[in-house]
Amino acid sequence: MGIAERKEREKVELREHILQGAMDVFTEVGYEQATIRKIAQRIEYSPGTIYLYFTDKDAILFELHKRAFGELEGAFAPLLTIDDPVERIRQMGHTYIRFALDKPMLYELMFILQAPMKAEEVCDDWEEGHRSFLFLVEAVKQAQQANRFSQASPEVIALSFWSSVHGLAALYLRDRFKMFAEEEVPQLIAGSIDAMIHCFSRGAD
Amino acid sequence: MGIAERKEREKVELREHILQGAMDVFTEVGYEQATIRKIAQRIEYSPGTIYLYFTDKDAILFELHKRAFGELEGAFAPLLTIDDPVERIRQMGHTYIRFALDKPMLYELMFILQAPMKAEEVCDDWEEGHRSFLFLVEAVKQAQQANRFSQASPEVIALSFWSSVHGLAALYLRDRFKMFAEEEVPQLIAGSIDAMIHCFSRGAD
Amino acid sequence: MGIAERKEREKVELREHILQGAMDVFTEVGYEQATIRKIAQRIEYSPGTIYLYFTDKDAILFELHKRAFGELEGAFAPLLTIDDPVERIRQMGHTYIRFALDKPMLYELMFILQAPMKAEEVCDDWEEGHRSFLFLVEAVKQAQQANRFSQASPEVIALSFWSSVHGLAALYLRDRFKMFAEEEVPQLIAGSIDAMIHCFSRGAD
Amino acid sequence: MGIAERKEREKVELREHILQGAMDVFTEVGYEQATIRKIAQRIEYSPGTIYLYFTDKDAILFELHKRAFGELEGAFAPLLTIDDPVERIRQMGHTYIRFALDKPMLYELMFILQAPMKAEEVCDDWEEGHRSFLFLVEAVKQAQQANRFSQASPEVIALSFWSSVHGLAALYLRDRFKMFAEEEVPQLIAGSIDAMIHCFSRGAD
DNA sequence: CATGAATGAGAGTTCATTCAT
DNA sequence: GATGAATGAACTCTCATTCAT
Repeated sequence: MGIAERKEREKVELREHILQGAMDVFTEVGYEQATIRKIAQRIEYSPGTIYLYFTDKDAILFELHKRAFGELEGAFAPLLTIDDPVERIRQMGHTYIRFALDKPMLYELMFILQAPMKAEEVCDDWEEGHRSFLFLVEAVKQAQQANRFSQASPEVIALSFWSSVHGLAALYLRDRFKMFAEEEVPQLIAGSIDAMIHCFSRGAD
Repeated sequence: MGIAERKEREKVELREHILQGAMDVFTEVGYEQATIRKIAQRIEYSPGTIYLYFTDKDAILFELHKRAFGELEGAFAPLLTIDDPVERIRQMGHTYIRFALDKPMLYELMFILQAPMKAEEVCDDWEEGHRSFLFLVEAVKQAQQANRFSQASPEVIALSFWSSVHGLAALYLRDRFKMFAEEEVPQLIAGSIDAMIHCFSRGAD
Repeated sequence: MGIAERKEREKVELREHILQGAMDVFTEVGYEQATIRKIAQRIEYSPGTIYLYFTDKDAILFELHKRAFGELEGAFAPLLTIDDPVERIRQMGHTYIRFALDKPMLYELMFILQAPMKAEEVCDDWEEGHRSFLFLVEAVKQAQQANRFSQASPEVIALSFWSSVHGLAALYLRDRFKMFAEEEVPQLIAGSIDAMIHCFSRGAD
Repeated sequence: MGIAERKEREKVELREHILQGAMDVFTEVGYEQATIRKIAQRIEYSPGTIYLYFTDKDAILFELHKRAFGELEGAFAPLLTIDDPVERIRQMGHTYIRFALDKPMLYELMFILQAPMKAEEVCDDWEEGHRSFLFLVEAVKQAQQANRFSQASPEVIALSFWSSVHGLAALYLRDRFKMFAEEEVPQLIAGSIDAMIHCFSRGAD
């Protein structure tokens, strides 16, 4: 059934196209100002068409949110080859920040915006977030086992580290770094991550 | 000029009244649902009147944002009596988080929402934020002088600490702590702050 | 306060204007097809303006529904001067039908459409309808007291009479009299009402 | 031509299938909410297919309307065995009402909704309605011949009776019996029908 | 100074219908 | 014959903002 296959493919492609368009619009005008109509206009389809692929605006949002985690995980994958567990965590921090700054709208969707957390799929358990967090906890445990890291609760350490890098990203994305010269910011952020690692990695306690 | 003075005073008072009403509405229904009309209704003036005192909705937002810093500074004031500089920083962290959780709307205005940062007054320099940050830097320097704290750049340490507590607050306020049991969250947050302090305060390096 | 009075008057007038426009649109395109936009267009105001005077579409509907009863009661008023109670009931029937045929949209609003019965004011008690019904019951009782009418339950008789004239009106308005030649219909309707009266008025039983 | 026959048969069957689905949807969600898509979904065909069998939504409506008369006539059939012509008419009234209350959607289609009367087939002559009416007229004539009924024009008597029972059904279905306690309504309706019969059947005049 | 009626633009969403395949 | 993706027009309703008074 060549025809059926092609149709199926086209359907998938249009879905992708919509998501891409939505992402573009989100990026350009922000979530608040992103409307179904703007998305439709951008991909040159009618607003109604979008509703053939997504039940509502939030469904698009949630799909993008889910994919964003895929991308982040993809960015984390190469770090698994780093042997030194402390260095691995350090690189996770830098990778995380780079992701946030390179793909700000994705990052907003994942960790800042309220809307995606209202999706039903996420109401009880936020699978994507949970998975990412456990990934970090695991890395911390390994560093602890290697006796290279603070022996405090690995969850607390992971939370400290995550909240710290998220804080850097969130403050930056929401324009709260005006007290720094713009050119210094990247170094300050990087320095801050390294300071954190340094802090947690000083021998056993 | 008694009359002119009285008029001036009345003008200031109405301005205050609008801000108070806006804050109330804002707190009750959240930023998305806060409309000029609701604010006007609450203070029993017409929508048009509000535009005599503020150029637009964002101007109100910005003003509230500024006030919010006053409140936070007020909450910080008692901490000045704490002699131990490390303990002082630790208490700053806890006070900051408590403020964020007790007055989430104010906190959003100060550190999360985009809108207030679009005000002209803030474009080049974000005075309020800067002042608060310097306050933290100062505390760090004192801890360093007392040889109780990491000797890394005080700006970097302050940034690490701030981003960390902001990260905790922001993740919590935007519902990203679904991976934790709700009753554990406060302890986790507190634990995370203390871990951070512990991390930076361990002797010279 | 001449100005305030004029403004008040203008407000009332626009409200009336909207209701008139709504009635026109209802009459022309029927309730289903009557939209806020069409009403707004007809009176040359913006759709939003209508919402300053009515909370929603149903509120307009309900207001018209209420007024329609006022009109019907006005049409009934002169009948009070008829001494003969049976003749009075007969005239009520004819007046009722005439009202239905002369002002079909009002009649639809009062007795056929579903929407107006969803208004909160009407959910428990449908005051207008109840009042009209009691008016008829009263007339029946007088005819019975004069020993001119069937001695069955006055409520049942009133219901029979009302349902009968409503049936005539409703079948006609919804185009169910195609089995009759159009020119005969008025006579048939009138004949039917008179037959009903004749039927109930034949002495005691 | 076995093939042609089979195709013809299949065509008829699908048509039936659509009508059945439409009736189901119609009954479940009501006229307002019944959409072509819902009908298509229910029978697991595409919306486009429906347009191969019916020119538009109203055509489906009209067809169902026609079928509904078949059902009503089926309900009337057993009454033919009743010998007493007056009792027969009385039972027709009760059967009619029962039909209206048991199958409100069918009843709406037959006697209340505007849409089905717009079909071309019905523009000049409404065959189904006409037939039913004549059936009633015939019954009246028999009652008159037996000297058991008012000798007024049988058409007028039939119209009175029909309009009366329709009025009861229509007022009830459109929620206009709020002035009665809900539990009394069935008795009131039944009483009203009997009163009507009583009224017309009292000897010659 | 203050009003508040009015607007225009736009929001998300739905639907009967069409038409290339 | 059947599909079903796509459309275009429409829906109700909301809001920040303006401006004649």
